[in-house]
Formats: sequence, C-alpha cells, structure tokens
Amino acid sequence: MRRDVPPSSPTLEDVARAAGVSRATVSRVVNGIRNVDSALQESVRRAIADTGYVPNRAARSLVTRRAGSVALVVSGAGEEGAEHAFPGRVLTDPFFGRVIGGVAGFLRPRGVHPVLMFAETARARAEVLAFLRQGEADGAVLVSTHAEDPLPELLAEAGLPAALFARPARPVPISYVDVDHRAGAKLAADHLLARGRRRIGTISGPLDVPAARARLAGFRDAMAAHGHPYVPCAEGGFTYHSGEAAMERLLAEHPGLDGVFVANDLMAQGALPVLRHHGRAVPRDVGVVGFDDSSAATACRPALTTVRHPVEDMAAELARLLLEHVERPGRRPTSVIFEPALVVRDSS
Amino acid sequence: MRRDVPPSSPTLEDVARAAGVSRATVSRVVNGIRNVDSALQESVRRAIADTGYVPNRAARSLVTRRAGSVALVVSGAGEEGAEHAFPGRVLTDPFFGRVIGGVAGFLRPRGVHPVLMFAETARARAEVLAFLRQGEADGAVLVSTHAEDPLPELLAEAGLPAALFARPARPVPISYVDVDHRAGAKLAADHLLARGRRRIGTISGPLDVPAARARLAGFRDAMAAHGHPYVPCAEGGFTYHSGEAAMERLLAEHPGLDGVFVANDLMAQGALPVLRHHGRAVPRDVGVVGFDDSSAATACRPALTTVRHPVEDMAAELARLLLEHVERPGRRPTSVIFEPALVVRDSS
DNA sequence: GTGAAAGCGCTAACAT
DNA sequence: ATGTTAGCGCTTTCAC
Repeated sequence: MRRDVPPSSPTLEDVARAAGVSRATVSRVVNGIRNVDSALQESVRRAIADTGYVPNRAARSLVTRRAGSVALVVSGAGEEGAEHAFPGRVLTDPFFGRVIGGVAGFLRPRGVHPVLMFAETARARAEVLAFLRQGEADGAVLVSTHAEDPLPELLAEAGLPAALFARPARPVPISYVDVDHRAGAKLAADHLLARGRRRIGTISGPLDVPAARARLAGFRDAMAAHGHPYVPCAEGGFTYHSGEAAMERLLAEHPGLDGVFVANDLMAQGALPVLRHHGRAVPRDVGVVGFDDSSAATACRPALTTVRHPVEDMAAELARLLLEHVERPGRRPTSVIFEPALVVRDSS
Repeated sequence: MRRDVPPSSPTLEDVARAAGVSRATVSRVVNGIRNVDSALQESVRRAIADTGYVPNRAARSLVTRRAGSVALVVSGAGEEGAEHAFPGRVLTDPFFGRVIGGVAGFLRPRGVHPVLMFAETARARAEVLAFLRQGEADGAVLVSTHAEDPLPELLAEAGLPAALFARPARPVPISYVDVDHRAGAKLAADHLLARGRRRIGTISGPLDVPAARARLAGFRDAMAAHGHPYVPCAEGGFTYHSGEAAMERLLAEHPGLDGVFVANDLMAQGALPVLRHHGRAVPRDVGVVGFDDSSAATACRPALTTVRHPVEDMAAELARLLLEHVERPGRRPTSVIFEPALVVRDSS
C-alpha cells in the first residue's frame, strides 16, 4: 500500500541525489561558496532548477542562528486599554509610514524582512523581548511615540541588537539616529524674521517628547538671539485636531500674531483652516512654517513652507546601524544626527 | 582550559535537567498538552522560570512546519524603476495604514506576526513566492494597488494559503473581502439628491481599478434611477493632488455644479480647496460626499460627509480567512462583502 | 503518565 | 575540491 505522501518540497538531499553529488556540495553552491568545480556547479544548478528546490529557512536558521528578519517595532508607553486601536492610529500618521518605508527600502535588497510589531503595553513589550530571544528576529529597530517608553532600556539590558529612531529621553546605551531639531527650529525662526514677521508664536508638540522640547527650545533660543525673548506657545499633540485647537488658543490670546512656527506639518495642516476661519489670510496676514516636510505639507492650501526632516534617509541609516550590530554583536552604540533644511513653499 | 562559552539561551535539555524530567515532558508542558502530572507540571514551570527558557522558533518550525508568521504584502504591478519609492508612497496613504493596522490587530492576540513585503516588480513577486515556499511565512494577505497585479493568480496556482483585500480584477480562485462599492455609491447619490442637489458630478478613482469602476457605475445607476441619466465625471488617481486636478477640470466644464461625489476622501480633501478657490462655498453652493471615512475625512474643512468603508473590520476578517486556510489547506475560497454606511458631517 | 529515540533540513568542521 | 559526519533544538511516535 502506497502511503499518501504530501507533496512536500524537495530538500538538499533530493538535489544532491539528482546532481550526483553530496549535500555539502549543493549547500556550497546554494550559499555561493567558491571552491566548487564549475562543471559540478553547473549540474547542481540544473538539479536545483529541475527539482524546484528552495532552502528551508527554519533548518538554516537552526544552525546559523540567524533569522534573516528584524523586528520593526512601533512603541508607546502606558496606553493600556486602547491596545487594539494603537496600530491603526499610528499607521495613519504619515511620519510612521515614512519610517517604515525607509526601513523596508533599505532592508529589502539585503534580503532581510521586517516583522511589524507594536509595543504599547508591558505585555506587548515582553512579547517583543521574547520574540528576539527566541531568535525569530535578529534585532529590532524601534520608533517610539512616548518619551517614557521603557523598551529601549529593556533591549539594551538584554543585550539585544537594536537601534532607535530618535534619541531616547534618558540616556540608554543604544544606537540611534535623529535630526538636529534645534537647528531646524532655528531655520524656521530665521526665515519668519527674514520675511518681516515680528509677532511670532509657536505651536509645540507634546512637551514630554524630547523632539518637541528640542524644537521649542531651539526656536526660542533663535528668536531670543534676534531680540525676541518672549515667544508665546500653545502645546499640541502632533495631530491634525490638536493643531486646530492649539491655533485657536494661540489666536485667542494673541490676536495680533503675524507668524507661527508649528512643530509638525500635521498640526500646521490643522492650523491653516483655523487662521482662515478667523479672517487671517496666509501668508499675507500670518506666515506659517511647519516641520517634517511630510505629505501633509503639500496636501494643504497654501502649501506649507516647512523644515525638511529627512525621515527616509534616517530610517535607512537606522536599519544600517541595526544590521551592523547584528553582524558584530560587540559593537559600541553610535548615533547619527541629520541636518534639516528649509523648504520654502507658499505659507510663508 | 575553559573555553569561552557564549551565553546562548537555555534549551529544553537544560530545563529538563533542572526539573529532573525528560525533554519530552518539558515539551508537553510548554505546549500545554495534558496528561502531565500536575506536580511535575509545577516543577517544570519553576525550572522554566529559573532558567529563563524561551523555545527556539526555528527548531520548532523545523518539525511542525509552521512559521507562526504571515506575509502582509502590498502589491502593485509594473512599477519597475520606482521600486525604492514604492513602500514610502504606499504607506503614506491612510487606506493602507488602516489595512495594515486591522490585520496586525487581529493577528496579534493569536501570536502570529506579520512580515511586511512589497511586491511591485516581477522580481519582488518571485521573492514573495519563494518566501512562502521556504516556509518563512504560512500564508499571505495581499492588498493590491493595481488591477493587473499578477500575484493573486501566482499565489493561487502555487496553492499557497492567501487572502485578498478587494476582489481581483479577473476571477481567481482565492478568498477575499470587499465592500459593496455600488451600494456605497448609491448612498452618496441618494444623499446628494435628498439634499436638493440637481447638477451633480463625480470624481472617480483610476478606472483600471475595479473598486473605482464599481463606485462610478453604482453612482451612475443610482442617479439614473432618479432621472439623472447623465453624470459628468473626471478621473482621478486616489491621491490628494489628483483630486485637486480632477476638481479643476470638472468645474471648468461644468461651472453650474452643485454637488459632487468623490470616490475617496483623499481626493475630496484635494477638491475642497479648489472649490473654495473658485468661490464655491461648501456645503452652501456645492455639496461634497467622499468615500472611505478615513482620517482625511475629519482632517479637512468642512469635515467630509462620506461613505464609511469598514476597512479595519474587513482587514480583520481578511486575516481570519487567511488563518483558516492555513489551518485547513484544502478549504475552498470564500468571499465576504461588507456593507458601507453614510456618515453625515459638514460638507453636504 | 513519562521517557527514549528518531529525525525535521540544513551548515560547518573535519577528513580526504 | 569534495564527501562524511555531527549536531542545531525541538516535537512526536512508540514503548513502558
């Protein structure tokens, strides 16, 4: 009686038999190791094609101790309760899309696959850690939504290869990339002033986020250097609606405003209609400068003058840094800081 | 001489030794198989905790032939040349963010991890296929940007577990979820007419996309049923800027327009400023209805009246369908169609 | 209920 | 340059 054999895919053994060589030789050919006679190489290749062989990754990982994938984790802190909504909410922000795209773009030609993970609760963080320890991924790139996120420290303590998008709030021995937020804010201040604005306010990001703080501090310092020691500020949350609300408050308190630096484009997109609604023409009455140069910058009227945040390049560098740590586990953490640039459009 | 042993993680063997049982027993406990004495169970658990054991996934996959992950592939067709830009461009669209979030949200509690892949070139498609055949993922959920995408057929032919977001352009024996586009468009038509609009046009999506065609056809049929056999249409590409351009064209040809159905919110977001710029107040002079109820709907002024596309629910169902096929490989393809709903806000 | 043992498919010494 | 062999860590019959 013939047992019903499932058509499981051919193994190295099958190829070896077909080519009349040993498994080791086939393995060498598959892995591109030289020291294989070119005639044999040819017949092995043919056997591979004939059998339709594809190497089994689990078997390979078992011996090489390499998964060939990395975790791409979007991390928050203390969002217990809203867990199911977290992935969707985060992916709706063009910023995260750019990070993910940049990382994926770098990894792809290198044959490394990103596994998407979300870590906004203690439980989810433990899962990420277990995932890495299990060897399901060789390391993690992390983009945090909160300053208090404990994951970077956990990763560092566990000695797992990791790299962060943005400098951690508290110092952690871990590699990261960031943009020079202060320099970007200075670009905005200088521009607004150069355009003749004199009553300038700002809408900041959430002040528990280091990046938001740095942009605000950088803006204030630059303004102070030009003789404007006081800059009114309304705090937002980096979202469209928080931008609207912050603009309302700022305008209520400072109706004479003629310029505003908004800490990201999404909030600026929200601020624009509010200005219009209150009869302020942009850029005629009020100049607006955003930050990020995300898709939102060109998806509003007038198109935003903004500070370019080279997210995709940074994300690629982030991935490169991680892969470096995966290659050489001992390596010391590095950080790479990118320079922002002003992109002048119509809003100022 | 003591060789410097890397602190590799403990194995089943180590736990077994610590608990004074065999590997098999530990394995049973780990996998929650009954028939294990509860006293032993307890000591095994303690040993696991003491040693900090985590099972090695590669080893497990090798024998179970399950990866515990699925490919989440964003697929296009014939975008050779712009490959590096594809991931970023796609992730910038809130629609894809919602799909990814919905899929990830469903998979997460089930311990299945999504591996992000992009398949816009023949090469990339071959990689996806190889990835699945290698057993690196147990199946694939696919969201296509183009009608001519050959990946669904390739997947079906290879007999790999897969499920699609949106019905394929040509019939393919594969499971999918979709929304009733025609019904959604009818909702928009009925609403516009009920609001007293009589000179109504539409901005469609790219007409090579089945969903765009269905929305247009559904809209025209509903209008015709109410005695409006002719509905002017401008074709867009589902992006903000294409929405602007289409609105310009539509308005140029039909200045008397008093209502417009836009096939997605992103294009509607682009259309709004154009109407305003041409002196048409929304909703006073022109009523606008979008489609999707994405974040763009509430991120424009006035907020969009739109047709809700239950993307997150659909994505969850998509993932469920896939997992079902992974469990029982023989299963016949199924399709699940969701009902849209009208969400009335301020634009009409 | 528990253990012994085989083997999943592969790579990497080591031997030739 | 090629083959032989010993595992990688796990699950799973099969005896007991």
